[in-house]
Amino acid sequence: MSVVVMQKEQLRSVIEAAIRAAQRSGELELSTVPEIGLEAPRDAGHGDFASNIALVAAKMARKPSREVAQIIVDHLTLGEFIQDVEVAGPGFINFFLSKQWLNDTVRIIDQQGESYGDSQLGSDQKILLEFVSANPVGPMNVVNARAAAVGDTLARLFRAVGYTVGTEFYVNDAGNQADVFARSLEARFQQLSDPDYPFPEDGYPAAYVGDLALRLKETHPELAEMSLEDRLAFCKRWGTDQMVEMQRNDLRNYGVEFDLWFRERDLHAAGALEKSIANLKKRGMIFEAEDALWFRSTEFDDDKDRVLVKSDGSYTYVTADIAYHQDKLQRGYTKLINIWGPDHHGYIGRMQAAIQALGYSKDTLEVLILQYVALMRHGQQVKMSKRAGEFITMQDLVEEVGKDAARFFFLNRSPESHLDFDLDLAVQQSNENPVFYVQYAHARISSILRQGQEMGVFLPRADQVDLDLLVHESEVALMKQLATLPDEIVAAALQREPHRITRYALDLASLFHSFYTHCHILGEKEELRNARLVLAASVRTVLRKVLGLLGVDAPEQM
RNA sequence: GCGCCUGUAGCUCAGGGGAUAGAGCAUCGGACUUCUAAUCCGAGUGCCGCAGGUUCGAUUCCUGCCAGGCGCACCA
Repeated sequence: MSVVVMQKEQLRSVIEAAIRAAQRSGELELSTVPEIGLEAPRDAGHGDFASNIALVAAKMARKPSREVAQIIVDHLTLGEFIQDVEVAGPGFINFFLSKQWLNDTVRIIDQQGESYGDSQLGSDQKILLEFVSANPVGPMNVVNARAAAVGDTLARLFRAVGYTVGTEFYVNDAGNQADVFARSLEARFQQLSDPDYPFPEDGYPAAYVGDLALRLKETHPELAEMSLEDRLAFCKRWGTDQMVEMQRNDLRNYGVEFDLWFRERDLHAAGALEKSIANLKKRGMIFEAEDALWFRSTEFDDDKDRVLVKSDGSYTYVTADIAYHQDKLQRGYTKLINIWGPDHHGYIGRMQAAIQALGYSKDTLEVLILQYVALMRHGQQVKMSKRAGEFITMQDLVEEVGKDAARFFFLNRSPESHLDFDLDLAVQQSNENPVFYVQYAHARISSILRQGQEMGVFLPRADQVDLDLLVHESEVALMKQLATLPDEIVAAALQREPHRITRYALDLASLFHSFYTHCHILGEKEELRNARLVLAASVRTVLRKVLGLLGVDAPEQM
């Protein structure tokens, strides 16, 4: 349990005791004791924690809220940990605590290191997080990059709160687009020996297909002798494999590695689609109409029923997806989370219908929809056109601004917000660039510790220093921020809001920079110096922790 | 027409049933003989899109409307 939660629990029991005492004395008439709300006020002048209990209880008590607050305060038994209490505003009760809990926080960080903030809340869940899943027919785009950052950090957050997590990239290597891609590659291959060989009308004109054809010619010249059918099949398999490798490599450079790259073609080969259909049929969810086989998804609130087998006998995309999700569940996952782009939101209904049709509850599948990314350069939106080949890929972006800036910028916005990505800002090495701001705080602390060592001053353990010496406003604010990390991690994980962590990192860095300006460390007398060294070190530990969650490097110097 | 997301300071965005609505940037003014000035300190800025409703209290929740972005295939 986090120190913050412990403080709240303690305060809650103190408040509850006061209410009961007031009830016994007849000053407060309440049929039940309402939920006692406690929060850390934004304004430090409002204490460490504030309760709105008097405002909530005022109506039931038939007394003005300020009066209720005063009655509760009069019956409070102040232990050692509460230094002061006040009634404020419309009836808030503000608690000012002794800073023991903040000292405890620093000691805990020293003990736990970068596992500080981890918990075991989610130990009973086994989550499968699927994200990116870009088609293996070309380079990834910037929404894929956003999805990769969000998905990867969510996975790290889930692990931090104790979930068992598997991350997967679903490779759609058996569908229509893979066929179009195979035909494009085959045509480019043939054109190397016969320039007049026709290129498919709907083919991919981009240059990378031609490059790929060149490599194909070098490594597999025997292809020229095969039948068209065999050649296409080879192009499909070999070509998508090449694309997968490229994507895997791009993602690795971006700090994202998946536990599993799941191939759609494996589902087909294993007969999984037929099995899923049979399963649905058994449950009475299938009907035939217009020469096609349909899934009665309207049974589960979908807008319309969906075709699984087209009139030409081929499968639709949903069919493979149903089989894939069934496979996930059969592997023992209790919660499936997919991160999709905004163009797929209309797809949620049919997949949740499928999950229910297979006998699972609707919320077994949770879909997070990301919104679009607009790249901004010189204050103007960068226009992209696939057709004209003007297209900034994920790799282009990472090469231009670096992994750290790209990830941080994507994670610095709530996932459902439309994102303006300022390319000029992302490459700036200045205070305007938030990722540098945070990294600089880490480098500064590292530098202090380094210089300390050079002059023979070593970092003491937290329990060897007098943390009560840390009383400066900026020190106390810093310690409070450190104390909130465990709760922030839990909130970010449970609410799927990784941007809470970038925010936290920025706030922590800001508080550190302020502390740094106001409080010197190495030049101070030994006792104070040591206490501040421990504080600075704990800030560094926490910065490492949060940057690690974000997948951003924590440089020792800049 | 139906659905999803968004609408908060000049700009980019947080926040969220409660106490004077926040941050960064931009603007203006300060701070380096001292551990990295890639920093800090200070100043101004708001019909929280509009209109109703619920509530002791709404910028936050609900409904309707307006505006912007994006979807609505026997494509993926």
